[in-house]
Order: sequence, then C-alpha cells, then structure tokens
Amino acid sequence: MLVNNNSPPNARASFGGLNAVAQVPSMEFSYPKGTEIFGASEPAQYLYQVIEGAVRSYKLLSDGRRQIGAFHLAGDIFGLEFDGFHRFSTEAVISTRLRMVKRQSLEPSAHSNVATILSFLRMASTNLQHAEDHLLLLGQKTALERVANFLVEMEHRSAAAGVLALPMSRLDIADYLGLTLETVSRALTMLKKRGVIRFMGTQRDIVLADTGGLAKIDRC
Amino acid sequence: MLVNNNSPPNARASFGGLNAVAQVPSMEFSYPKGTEIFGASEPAQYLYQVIEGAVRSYKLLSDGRRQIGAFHLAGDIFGLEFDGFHRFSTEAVISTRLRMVKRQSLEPSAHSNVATILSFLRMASTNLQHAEDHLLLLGQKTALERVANFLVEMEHRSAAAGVLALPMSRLDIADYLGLTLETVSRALTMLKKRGVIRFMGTQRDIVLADTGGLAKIDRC
DNA sequence: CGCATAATTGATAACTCTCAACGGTTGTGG
DNA sequence: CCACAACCGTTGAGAGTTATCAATTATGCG
Repeated sequence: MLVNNNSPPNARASFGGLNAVAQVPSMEFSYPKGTEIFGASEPAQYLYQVIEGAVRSYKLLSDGRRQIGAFHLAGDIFGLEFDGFHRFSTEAVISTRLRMVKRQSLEPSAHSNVATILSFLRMASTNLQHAEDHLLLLGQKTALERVANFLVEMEHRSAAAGVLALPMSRLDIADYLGLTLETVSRALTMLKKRGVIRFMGTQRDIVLADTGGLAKIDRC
Repeated sequence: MLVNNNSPPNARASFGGLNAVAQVPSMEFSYPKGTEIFGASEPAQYLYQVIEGAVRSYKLLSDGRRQIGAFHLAGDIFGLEFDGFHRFSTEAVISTRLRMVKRQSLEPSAHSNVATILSFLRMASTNLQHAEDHLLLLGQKTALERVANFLVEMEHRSAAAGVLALPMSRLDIADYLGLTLETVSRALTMLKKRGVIRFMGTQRDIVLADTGGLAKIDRC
C-alpha cells in the first residue's frame, strides 16, 4: 500500500536491471524510513527497483515473530510475483527511492516476448538460489557463522570493498538471521575481539579487517 | 550422477506435470533406496519427475551438516536449473522410479515456445514459494511448531487424508526441519500425548487424529 | 530368527533467548 | 547551544529450548 503521496514524475525511462524489457513507463517514488511499500497478499501491481536506500521484505507469524527474507539494496529489483499477489510485506529500512513499473505494462509483451519471460525466469532463479542458501544458514549454522555469513554477503553486494555501511538495525539483522538482536550484537563483539572486524565511528560502519578469517568462520 | 544401469525404456510419453511441454522423449529409471540421483554443482542434464517413491534434495556444509531443502513425492518435478548446474544433491529416500527428460529436448522449444518457459517460470515460482515459507519455519518456529507443520504439509501432499505413510527417517525429517532426530522424536511423542496424532503399526505410519489441533500448533 | 538399522527415552550440556540495566548517538525544542 | 527524550546497541545474569551423549526398545531385512 502506498503511504506516500509525492506527485510521481512520469518520465519514460528504461528499467535498469531488466535489460530485456523494452522502454516502458516508469516512475520514481520516495519512502521515508520505516514506511510500508506493499503488504503481503496484496495484488502485485508494480515491479520495483531500488534507486537509493534499502528495503526489507518479511513474513510475520500471528504472534508477531518476523522473518526477513531479503534486503534489497541499490539496483535490486523486487516485487515480481508469478501469481499476481505479494508473498512478503516490504518496508523501507531507511529513506529510500524506488523506480516503479506497472505490471500491466510488462504483461502484454510478456505473452509475446520470450526474452522478457526469460528475464523473469532469471530473476526467480536468482531469488530461489538466495532462498536456498539461506535455508542452509537458518537450518544448520551457528550464530557466529550466520553473522559472519551476513557480513560476507553484505560486502559482496556493497560497492566499497572491505567497508560496510549497514543501513539496517541489529533487530533487522537478527530477524534476517533467525536470531535475537542481543545474539547478533554478541557475535559482532566476538568478531571484533577476534580482530576480523572493526567498528568505525557509528556501530553500523564496519571494517572487514580479515575477510579470509570471516570466510573461514562462515563454514561452507 | 547415475549410479544405476537399468536399460532405460525409450518410450515417447508426455511429461506429466509439464503440461505445456509437447511430447518429448522420456525414459524411466529406478533408484534403490539411498542412491544418489545427481550431485550439487553437476551439470543439469535432465528434468526429473517422481513416478513412485520419494527423493530428498539437500546441501551440505564442509563438516557434514546437512540441510534438506525439499522432499519430492510422486508426481513432483525436480532438477530444473536456470543456469544449467544443480544446486542441490539428490538421493532416493526409498526405492524410487523416475521419469527423465533430456534438458536438450526442451531447450530448443524453450526459445520459441512461450508456454514452455511460462511453465518453467511457474515451477520456479512454486519452488520459491516453498522455500520462502520454509525460511519462516527455520528462522522463527519452535521444534513443536516445525514438526506439526511438517505433518500438515505431508498430509496436504498425500493422497489419503488423515493418514501418513512417511517414506523418510527421523533423521531426514530433522535435517529438513533444522532439528536433531531426537528432538523430532520428542516432538512426535508430545503430539501423541496430546492426542493430535497416533502411530499405526510402524512408527512411520501416522494418523492425524486432530488436524485442527495440528494446524493450531503450527502457528501461522 | 538374528543382526543391523531405526526410533524412543533419559540425563546432561550448550547455545541462544529473555529480561534487565547501562551507555551512546541522534534529533528536537527550549 | 544545550538539555532532554527516544532510539539503538552493548553487556550481564539467568532461564529455557534444543543438542549431545548414552542406553534401551522397536523394526526390518537377510
């Protein structure tokens, strides 16, 4: 659900990551920190790409337990659903700008354009691969391994090598890793004591002092 | 990797679940209990459908910890990979017959036949949905909730309502649910004591005496 | 029928969670 | 500009769920 009502610029622009898609109408939208982008089980009307900021997608149990399935960072595309309904809720982790494409503007071509469907298939496959790796993490890894894996994953996705500027809180990390925020904090402290990471300024800026050591902790 | 060398009948038959796929050459193959069907990171040469039996697909950590991502039962299709390499290893849980279709026999049409790619997309989407639900289970649910969920899931996929004939061991269930086999056993005992399930004959035949109660334990 | 495998049950340990207190940062308003 | 409030993160103590180790009981296969 759209909680924001900036007047969206209606420029025609290509939809970056979806290189197979021809020029389609897209618009930009800004979401303040913490606001909902869409809710689970809502009809999937748009495809989203993060221009700037970060998004969390998550599921809730009836008693409020939350599992974050993924973080979407600059460049990432999310919100594509095969059956037309979202299976996750999504929120802006920090102030975030999104590019949006109406699903309908892709659909017509989707039935004729093989390249477009193939790019959907590629996206689904990428998401599937991430989910499968995360199953292994959640089902088998220790707290320290999970946190180490998280840092490695975030570095992999960050522009700058060796330095992380995490947009999300310890609670977000915890709900992503199936831990509590205290356990995440203790794991980070442990990694700091072992000398594989260092904090810079704020506690969300992390220097990966020993990526080899990190990778070794994150058993594969 | 094919560890079996029955001479495969080379009948032309439609590939059941893939209804959009035209008649393609398929063959049947039998795998004794415990044998490998394919290994992770091998090239994906075939698409598989379970005719009879059960298959587990899993990932391993270097120290042997195993996470089972899915069980494939009669009718299920597995082994489809977008990038051509398997991401899971698979084994026959019990003696299993599979129908196999060469990837190459689908590929040519895949580039021209929209319906075929759409059915691939549908399969990927189904797998993704299952994985996403499993993330929530592994990340947030208690042992009792996981086991209850497992029973509900298995009943949903079984022909007979209310009675389960589980093909897999407690260890398999444990590695699917991110638990130990002892914890699975204790959870089942607990469910039995609460009267929501009963054992019949062997300990793998389970009567769901109170599916409503089960669903209530498996918090959503 | 007997042995190997599978499942249950018990006792104890360990890891992670919960509850709580404290310190630090940020943003806001006087 | 400072003071305060709200939020975030860390740390500690203790509890709890699940894992580990071990023994016993079932089950199934040769």
